[in-house]
Amino acid sequence: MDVARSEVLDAGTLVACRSCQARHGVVCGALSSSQLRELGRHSLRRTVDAGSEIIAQGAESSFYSNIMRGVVKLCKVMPDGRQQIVGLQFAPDFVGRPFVRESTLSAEAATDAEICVFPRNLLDRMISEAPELQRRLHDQALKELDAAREWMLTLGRRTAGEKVASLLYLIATHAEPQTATSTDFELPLSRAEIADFLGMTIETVSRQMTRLRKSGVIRIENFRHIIVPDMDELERMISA
Amino acid sequence: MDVARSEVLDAGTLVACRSCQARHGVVCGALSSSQLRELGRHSLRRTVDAGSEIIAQGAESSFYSNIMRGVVKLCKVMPDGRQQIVGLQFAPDFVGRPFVRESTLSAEAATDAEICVFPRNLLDRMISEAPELQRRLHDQALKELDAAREWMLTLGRRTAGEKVASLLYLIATHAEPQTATSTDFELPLSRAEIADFLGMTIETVSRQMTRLRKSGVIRIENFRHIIVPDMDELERMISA
DNA sequence: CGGAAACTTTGATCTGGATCAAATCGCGAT
DNA sequence: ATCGCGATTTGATCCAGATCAAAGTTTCCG
Repeated sequence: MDVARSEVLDAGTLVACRSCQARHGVVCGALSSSQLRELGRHSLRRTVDAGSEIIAQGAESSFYSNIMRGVVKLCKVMPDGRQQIVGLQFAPDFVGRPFVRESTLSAEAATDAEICVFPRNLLDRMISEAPELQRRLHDQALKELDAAREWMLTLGRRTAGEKVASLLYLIATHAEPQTATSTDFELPLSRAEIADFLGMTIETVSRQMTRLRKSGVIRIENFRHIIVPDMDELERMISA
Repeated sequence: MDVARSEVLDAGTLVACRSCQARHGVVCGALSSSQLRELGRHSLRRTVDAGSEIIAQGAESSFYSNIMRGVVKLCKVMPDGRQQIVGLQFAPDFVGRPFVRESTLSAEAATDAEICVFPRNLLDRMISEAPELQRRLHDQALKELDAAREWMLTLGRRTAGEKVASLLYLIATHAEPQTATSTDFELPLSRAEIADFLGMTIETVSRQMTRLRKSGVIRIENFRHIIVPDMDELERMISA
């Protein structure tokens, strides 16, 4: 294949991809330039407001997405309304469930977000054609599995205080703007969402947050902005 | 390749594989006959007693296994001894963590079991050579991920009674000898293990089991043998 | 067969986190 | 500015499940 020529031909469609945060992410990083071009032609950038649903639980979904910006929460709800967040995904993660059309969970933007949406059929075909893509998706699935199991430990065996510290630690670790000295970040989740992640109530979440604040492990500005003067100290609150 | 000839050559090594419960499982079902022969040559059947460890948490593991018979539990323990079972695997599941040598959890035989052990290096090579194998392992990983998330909901949001019912339902559903009429099975887990799976204490597990027994949803014979006269009734106890 | 250890059940009490109930804060709209 | 509403914090009380403490059961070994 003539690389220079395809560069020229691609110029129109590739502009968006070239500067894309997910260009070297799980999906796009595994594609040949012609595959990338094809996917680019059929994909669509979409901004989603915080709180709006990307995939509904129980629905058939005909598309996958890449997260370009923002945080997406994966939720399960029971018929009586009890709900549990079962995963958080950050840019440039892939969102979707290969091999199964019906979603067993809902995906919802936790913050204002930007996603790149592309058709399920097309990616499914590419998965079967590109072993490297399969491998990367397999790898992401295994990482999500590790994370899910870590959260099973947190949900089953940690105290309320440890749970909150674990979540703050997780977010501090994944949040995008890693400043050098003291870690500080914008919480992508409301107190209610934190409660739904940790299997507790908003009141308990709030009490544990003020406990951490009063003990000097964190500072809180405007509810959502968290400052962690010493990450080791926060890590110690998890006790594992 | 001459099929007839390879059959003859294989006769010695393939005997074990030919009658194997996992012959069409995740791993072996995806292999060509020559790959199967090679894997067979380097694999080893091993019986493991209930309670003995297959992989230690934090250890480097140089092998994978297939479960031939029995139940394997995946555990995480915290430095202070609290522990959580994060997965149960049944024959003919694959056990191991592709792409990462160090195990973040331990795998232990819950019942007396039989496993087929083979070298990591060899399977890793086959994974990169056989897209179908990658696909099947990817698929198993996604199923385990679905299961882990279902358990996150159980751990975070269900009551003690619902948790026990959920576990009995899971085991009844996966246990091998599915009789036609009333479902009955041998519990692969002790009360202590059930407690470690559900994030509760043995006393609470015991009380919930007797509650289910007294309400007629289950019958218990000899602690470990469970009879479920009506699975729908059990399912209703889960309330989702 | 006896007896001890391990497992399970049952009972009594305690407590961490839930629930119920107000304040308080921040923010957008009038 | 100030009103009003949703989000958060704080306080008071309650309760599901933990903890503490004994009994049974079963198994298995001498």
